[in-house]
Amino acid sequence: MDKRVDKMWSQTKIEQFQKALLEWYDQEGRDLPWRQDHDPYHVMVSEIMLQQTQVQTVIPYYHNFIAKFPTVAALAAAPEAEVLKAWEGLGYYSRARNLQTAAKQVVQDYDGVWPQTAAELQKLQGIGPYTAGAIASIAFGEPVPAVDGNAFRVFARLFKIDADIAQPKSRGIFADVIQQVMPKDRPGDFNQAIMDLGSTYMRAKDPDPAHSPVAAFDQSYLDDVVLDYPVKTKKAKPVVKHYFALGIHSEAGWLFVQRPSTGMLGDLWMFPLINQDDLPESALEAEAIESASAQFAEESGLTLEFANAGAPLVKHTFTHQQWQMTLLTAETPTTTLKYLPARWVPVDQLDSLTLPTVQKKLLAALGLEQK
DNA sequence: CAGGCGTGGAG
DNA sequence: TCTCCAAGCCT
Repeated sequence: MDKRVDKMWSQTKIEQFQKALLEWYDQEGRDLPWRQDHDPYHVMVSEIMLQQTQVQTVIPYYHNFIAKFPTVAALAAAPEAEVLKAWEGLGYYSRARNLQTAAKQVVQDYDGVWPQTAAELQKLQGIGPYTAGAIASIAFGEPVPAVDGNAFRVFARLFKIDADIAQPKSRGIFADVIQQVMPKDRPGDFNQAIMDLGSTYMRAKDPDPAHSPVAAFDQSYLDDVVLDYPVKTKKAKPVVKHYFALGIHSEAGWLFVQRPSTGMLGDLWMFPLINQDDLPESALEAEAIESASAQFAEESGLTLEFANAGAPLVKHTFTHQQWQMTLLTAETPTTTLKYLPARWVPVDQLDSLTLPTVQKKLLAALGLEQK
């Protein structure tokens, strides 16, 4: 029985809440790079970067990205490889490709004139209900909620809403409440104030509700049950996968292959990987690996060795998977590429490719980290 | 709808 | 070392 909110505030209380929140925001709101103006392009880039990513991580990426792609037209016209390079290390790489697709949509489908409502903005690739609400309210003043993790947490506590925020159907409950309490004349500031509140006094860990500017409106605080909210079911643990990672070297450099556009680390470059869990039980020795590696270079018969005279296990944990990789190396006399997309890359040009963090760990295990 | 999709920081 | 994240979206 996920009940709706049983005690909505009076109009008077709503106005008092708005006043307390916005006066605090005007005084104490964070001065962030993307708050210099309300340019929809700036708002879009920052909001996409901020998805599942902390503010302090985003700031340097944002500066670099805007410097490199100053306008929506510049982003639309850029080579995809440059966009991915600007995203390197930020994670969730489909965001970068979707962001460029959205830029192309604005330029081509809308002739460079931004759609100005959340409903229209949500048609852009990579822009869902939250981001559409954020852009529409901040850049265009549309009175629509922007329901992100902060808004879920803040309003779950304010109203003691016990709907599970991990379930998509809960979004509407929160959106309805927010719609009722947001001021129609400052929707963008209101949504941003909620985010600031959710990252300070009403943060997930170690909150300080007593000193919140809206403490008097916080029912979870008044009832001393703050940490019971929001209600959120837990995610599954990462599945462990075992790989052989092949460091194949020639006079032309190291062999890299580009990952498929769909799925994990799409379009990024890595050493060839062989899924150890797929190999027959009897084939865990170098012979099996060698035969599998032949698909990546013209010449088979490579002699693979455990890197660094051992069996280094490189570990990397993603949201849903943990990779445990045994790093093997081989020297080959040929520089022919049998299957594309693949490239030989000299050590001094490693930074010309977009490499995921897991690949950087493999390079580090070979003593080849850059910078 | 449930599951896939990265990373670095904090406790 | 381990857990849980932090301004979600796509299929």
